Amino acid sequence: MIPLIAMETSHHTLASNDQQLKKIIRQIGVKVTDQRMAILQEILSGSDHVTAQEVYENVKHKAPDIGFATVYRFLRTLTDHKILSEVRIQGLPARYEWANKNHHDHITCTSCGRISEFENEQIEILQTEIAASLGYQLTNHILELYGVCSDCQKKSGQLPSPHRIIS
Amino acid sequence: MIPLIAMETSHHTLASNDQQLKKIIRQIGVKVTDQRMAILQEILSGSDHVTAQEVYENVKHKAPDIGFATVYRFLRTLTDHKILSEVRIQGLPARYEWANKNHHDHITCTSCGRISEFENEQIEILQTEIAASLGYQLTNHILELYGVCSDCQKKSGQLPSPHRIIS
DNA sequence: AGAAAAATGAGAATCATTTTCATTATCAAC
DNA sequence: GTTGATAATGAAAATGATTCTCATTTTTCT
Repeated sequence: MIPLIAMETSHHTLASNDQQLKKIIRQIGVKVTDQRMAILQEILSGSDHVTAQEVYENVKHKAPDIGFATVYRFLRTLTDHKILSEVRIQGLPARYEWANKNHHDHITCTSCGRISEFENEQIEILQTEIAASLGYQLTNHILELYGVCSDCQKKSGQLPSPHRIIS
Repeated sequence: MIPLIAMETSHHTLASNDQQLKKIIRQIGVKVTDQRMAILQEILSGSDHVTAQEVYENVKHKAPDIGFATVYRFLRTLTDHKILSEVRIQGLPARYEWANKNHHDHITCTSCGRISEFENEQIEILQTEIAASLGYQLTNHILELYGVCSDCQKKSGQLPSPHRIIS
């Protein structure tokens, strides 16, 4: 579980957790609905780097009547308000993660699809310098590395990769 | 015009240019067709970083009967054979460029859409080191910077941006 | 020229995402 | 607590990029 914003009480009951989520929703100036609560709850407790479809399917277990339009809509709202950030890898569906983590980038295993995160200040500095040298004021960047993770390196020579990132 | 592969003759006539293109097509083991010639010609002489739609529209002027399936198909074939490489920026349509250029990355102006290229060996080295430290063997990467170009910085304070990269 | 194999184009299919719009839920004011 | 203006929802249609299907046409080899 990812600490979303600093907890106000030292004991996190389910109720206080709900209050947290409501606070986020109100913060962005929209109404609190069961669907929005469910979506936030899912992203909070589920795994990181989920797609809209994954959120939709997971939430549907708890609230079968939710529509995917609602999920897409709210994920968009959350990214617009910097609560979440979108990670777009190649032409694949967008994945979402909490935006209030430290800045970091991703490395994806081209064999098993596993995603690891890393931070590197040196690279950040270089990027700003490069942008400046071309006359640009840097506002954002995407750095996605692709490689073969240690597990898959060991497995190499066995069956062909089950997943291909780049079709 | 981008030098595609080293010219064999010192004077590039239209005919020898055609021969060049044919050679590329045959190299990848497919038949030479008017459509494929037109597509290659267009990419060779047109601007860099084109989308499949742009290639399709431009080629259609010369060869009105071409279908977009053919364009997409051949662009895919060319990227599969490393003649072209695909640049995917956010969720936008893929753009294509010659793969035999030196490796480089892109910086996109979020205001006017202008794309500049750069190379930085330091960043390449850091990427490999980071990947290794996480147990990955690096095979590929995407580095896309976003910022405001010098022209648009000057223009700031005027009209709102005509283009938005991220809708 | 003739035949086998590959390539084409039109349109349908797909996939992720967004929009539309009629119905339903929320919340601030009574 | 009821009410009502307003926003949110879900179903389905729309969109945009890309891929696939398949009947017809080209290419290339002989």
